[in-house]
Amino acid sequence: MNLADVARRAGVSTATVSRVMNNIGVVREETRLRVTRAAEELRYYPNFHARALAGGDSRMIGLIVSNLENPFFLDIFRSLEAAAHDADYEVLITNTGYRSERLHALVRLMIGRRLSGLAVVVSEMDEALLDELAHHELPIVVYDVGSTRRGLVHINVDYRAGMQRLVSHLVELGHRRLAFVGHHTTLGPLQDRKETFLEIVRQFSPAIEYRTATGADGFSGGREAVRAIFGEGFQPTAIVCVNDFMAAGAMRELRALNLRVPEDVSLTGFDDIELADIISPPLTTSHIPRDLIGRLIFESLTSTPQPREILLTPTFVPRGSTAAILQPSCVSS
Amino acid sequence: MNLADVARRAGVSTATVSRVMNNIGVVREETRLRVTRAAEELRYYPNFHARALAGGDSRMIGLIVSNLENPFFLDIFRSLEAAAHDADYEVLITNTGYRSERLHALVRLMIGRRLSGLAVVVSEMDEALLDELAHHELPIVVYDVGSTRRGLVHINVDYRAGMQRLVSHLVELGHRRLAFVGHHTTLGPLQDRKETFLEIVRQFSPAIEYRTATGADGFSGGREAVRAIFGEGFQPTAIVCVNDFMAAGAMRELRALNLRVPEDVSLTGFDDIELADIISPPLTTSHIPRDLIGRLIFESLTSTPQPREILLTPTFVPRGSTAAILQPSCVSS
DNA sequence: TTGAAAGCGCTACCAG
DNA sequence: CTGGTAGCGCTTTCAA
Repeated sequence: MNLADVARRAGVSTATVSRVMNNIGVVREETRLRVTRAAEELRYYPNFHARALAGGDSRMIGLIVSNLENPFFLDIFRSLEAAAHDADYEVLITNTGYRSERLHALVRLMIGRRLSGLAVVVSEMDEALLDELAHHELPIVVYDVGSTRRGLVHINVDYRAGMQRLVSHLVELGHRRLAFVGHHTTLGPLQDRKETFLEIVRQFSPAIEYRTATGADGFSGGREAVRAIFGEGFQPTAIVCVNDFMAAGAMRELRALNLRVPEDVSLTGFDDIELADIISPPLTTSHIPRDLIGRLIFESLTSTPQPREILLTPTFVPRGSTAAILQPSCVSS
Repeated sequence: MNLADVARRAGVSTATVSRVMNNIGVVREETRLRVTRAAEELRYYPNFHARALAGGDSRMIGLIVSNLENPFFLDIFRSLEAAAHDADYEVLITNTGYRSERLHALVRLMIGRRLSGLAVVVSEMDEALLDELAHHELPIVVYDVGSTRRGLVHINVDYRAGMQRLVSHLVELGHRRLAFVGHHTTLGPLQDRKETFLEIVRQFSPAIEYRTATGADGFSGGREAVRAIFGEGFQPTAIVCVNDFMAAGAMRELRALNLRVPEDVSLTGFDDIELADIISPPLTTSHIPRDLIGRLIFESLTSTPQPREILLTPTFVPRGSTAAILQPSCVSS
């Protein structure tokens, strides 16, 4: 069931069928009708591979993310997809699960597909792969990746600023025993959040005590990290989480430990995903503009020339999960 | 940068390069080495489209879902992907957003890709499309779709049973004023949940009062539906939600209305997504085995012959969001 | 063990 | 306005 079959049935050439199928060039109305009818009768579906092979442009944009379950990535996908559809592109989304070998395989697969553009929004990028990407003619944009490369568009977020705001918020509320809940992933700018936390907190040392713990990106990772912190006897009055997704798990575990948020422990996240405002209490966090990111990705991929590097600033979003520390004097009195 | 380039550089024919790239046939070790080296030096990436065109099988499975944001669908994807990867398949996931025209476009796109199999896990399927799907040689499995078709594998869940369990649970707890929060989507078996709710509740009529409301699948849809119910002056003591995702939003709105769960209002969901046990209080729900579904999809798509229709039964999962009704006498005394 | 060449289904260009 | 046809890059016989 191919172009030739349709052509034969309609009594025209394959060239004409191609014109009709693509709404390209001029075709007499009657001929067009005959062709469309033949195509329908034969239940003809154009072969995408042949089309891409012959034509060149696949009008597809690839998106590689670390963790589809984390709504943060999904939000970027949605925004990118919306922009893409408006311009008659499709977007192909894939997921590495933070596994480096998957990332390599997916990059290979994506490039093999001859896409119109590729967006890599992952935390596990390594320098070698970055070099390799930079060597391609295919337009590529990377999010949240350390060192810049010519030929690549970089979109980054100023995590330091966001983190700083969050931690000073807690310090101002009187918190002196803090904990940080991070990713297992130790690569790339995700570490920025942790390192910024450590930097600030150490400035106040030894007035401020702190601990860190890690878990997989997800609810259960957040829970485990919190369990680890309290399991070792440390009793923070505030916990800073690397993102909202893990913070939701952390909050759940605090409840399991019979600790109230924010009365006993304050909690912060990062990203400002929709869930942050659904859980109870709603999460104090730092907003990253995913909508904007998705749109910027699309623009960078399709229009040229583009800026080499884009830096976005997160916004502080105070909600109910943080509160001033209850002075021991108040409690014991 | 293609096969011919590599062949030239390695001083062999394209046929040999092809053999090396696919680990197929016999090639002298020395030749193989020369070819792989040439491919690396040239940063050669095989063109997927050409390969699919020439070879036939793309070793790709397509998955079309209604709403990627709903973790229910994502869980199926993960499970399907795991099974697929084990057998060296990739899975292509796409999202309709409950829009029927997107579904049609995506089916077209998927079939045009000459996939090895297609899974359609949507609620907005219509009979015409179902007929069309049934006419393809491509293996297809559909989830949660009403009338069966020969040539298609159907995977269904006994929603009636799940719903019945949930509602009788509430009735046994003494609830007599119930509300149902459903989808905008009125198509297909999602209605099963609502209709089953209505059936049961009407059996008790007029002892039991009820109302229904709808919203989009998501947190905000759940919130709006709850707002609508109370906005009209109806004061249910229990709310049954079509799924957990919306139930999480519903719970959030109840809190905004200063109603406690479960003390003032009991709440149930459906699906048993991970989030159901993260929100506070954790959600009483009905478990649908997504892991099993993903695996069944893969098996149905790749092995043959398969059963025509598979029916799964959900499991009742009682948690903290439901409780016995507080008798007015108790409250006022 | 390797090479030559015939497609796979479609687009795009050049004629008519 | 329509047809003929040369590729696109790869796999796969069939010979050598």
